[in-house]
Amino acid sequence: MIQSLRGMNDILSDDYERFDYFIQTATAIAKRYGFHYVETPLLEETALFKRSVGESSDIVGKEMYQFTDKGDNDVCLRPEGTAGVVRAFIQQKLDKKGGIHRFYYHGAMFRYERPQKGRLRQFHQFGVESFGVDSVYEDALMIMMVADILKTLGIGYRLKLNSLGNQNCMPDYRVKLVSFIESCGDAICGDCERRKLTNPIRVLDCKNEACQALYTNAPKLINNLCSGCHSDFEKLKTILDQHNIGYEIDTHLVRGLDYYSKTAFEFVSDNIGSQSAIAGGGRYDRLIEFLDGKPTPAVGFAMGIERLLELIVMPEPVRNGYYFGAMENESLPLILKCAEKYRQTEKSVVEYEPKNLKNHLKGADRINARYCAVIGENERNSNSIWIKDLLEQKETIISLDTI
RNA sequence: GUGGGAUUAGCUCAGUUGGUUAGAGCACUGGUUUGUGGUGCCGGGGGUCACGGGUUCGAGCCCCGCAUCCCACCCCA
Repeated sequence: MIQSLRGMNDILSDDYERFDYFIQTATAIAKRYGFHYVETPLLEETALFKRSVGESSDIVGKEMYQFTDKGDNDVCLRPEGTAGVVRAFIQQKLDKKGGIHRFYYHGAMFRYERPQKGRLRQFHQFGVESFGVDSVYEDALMIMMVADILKTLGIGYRLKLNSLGNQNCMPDYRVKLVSFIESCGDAICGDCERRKLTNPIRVLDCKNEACQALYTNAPKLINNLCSGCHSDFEKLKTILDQHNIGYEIDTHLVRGLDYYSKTAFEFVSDNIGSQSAIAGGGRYDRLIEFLDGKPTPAVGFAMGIERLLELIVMPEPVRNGYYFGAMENESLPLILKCAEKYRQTEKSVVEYEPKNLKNHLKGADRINARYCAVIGENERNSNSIWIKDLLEQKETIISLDTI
């Protein structure tokens, strides 16, 4: 038997019901917030991700599906959505056009990782990107939109918030932090040695107890923000307070992608195991110029759909549509004619095997049909069809001439 | 990429120190003698015990390999 590749799943039946319900819900909300759909290719030039996500990240360093195509191009299956949307934004010259551009998207992403619950090699994200808005109100809008989607789906969460600073304060802090780490000498673990070079802020999050003891007095980025970053962060907290959105400040929160600055946030669930981040995002004001566009402020987020699926509280299923059945072979042509007519406006399913009434009712019930329509000998003789409303438990017999 | 656990019917799981034709519940399917479901009763189909080797008179059970899932690490949505 040929099976799907490791970490790549089929989505069908109940899972697809949930998947589709999520997309419909999130799409409706994104539209209400004034966002427009954008579809970008699954395959992009490798350089796009190296320059946006960043070579120091694990995503680019070891998790990309990278290969050379038949035209000798170095290409990658997209590991995340933002880079492609930004490329499209620049390629369509929207950066030069100016103004505000708000997009949402959803689709498959690919990362070559060791799979576990909530972590797949092909997974799906729903995300939004906003271009051209410098105001921290837009950062708040992103967070409110995620909260809105999660609330609508009945999903509980905790919101973690941090500020990563910008080019004015981050580099200074980084120097400060690295010199602090160096002051710890050889006492730090091997992972931290590596992090010191690639992403120093991550050392603060080390699971090693000995490291944690050393870092209690480490400088915190949140205390080293420049005045602009500081006041924006304070303003963001005030806006969230005013809208009754709870949050916790997590000074260790770092986004895994290099392009983020200032606002960083992550929504986590405590009910789905260790892969607990269900949505993450933040501001990335420098990314457009990194990709040769005209400098444009931007902010966005992405949600991991598979991680949300089991948390979604689905609405009660409602009976709908018609089930058609014949009680003997002679009635089958009549039932097929009826179904053809009803199908123009109603969901209609036909059972081809003649059965007694009891089994047809069972069949209609099983597919959750609202109406069970049957033709037997009696109906055939009187040119009519028997229809039972399975919800109201009312029966009617109507003439075939009237349908 | 590193370490650990699991894998028996469509699903959730039993299966004794290695011993005849591998079981249950749910699901599916049929019947229930005059045409009424979701909730009665009776029956039926369905398993290369993940896969490949090995040990043994004999393997679902022991050993090795491999695949997938799960857990921790790394990292992330």
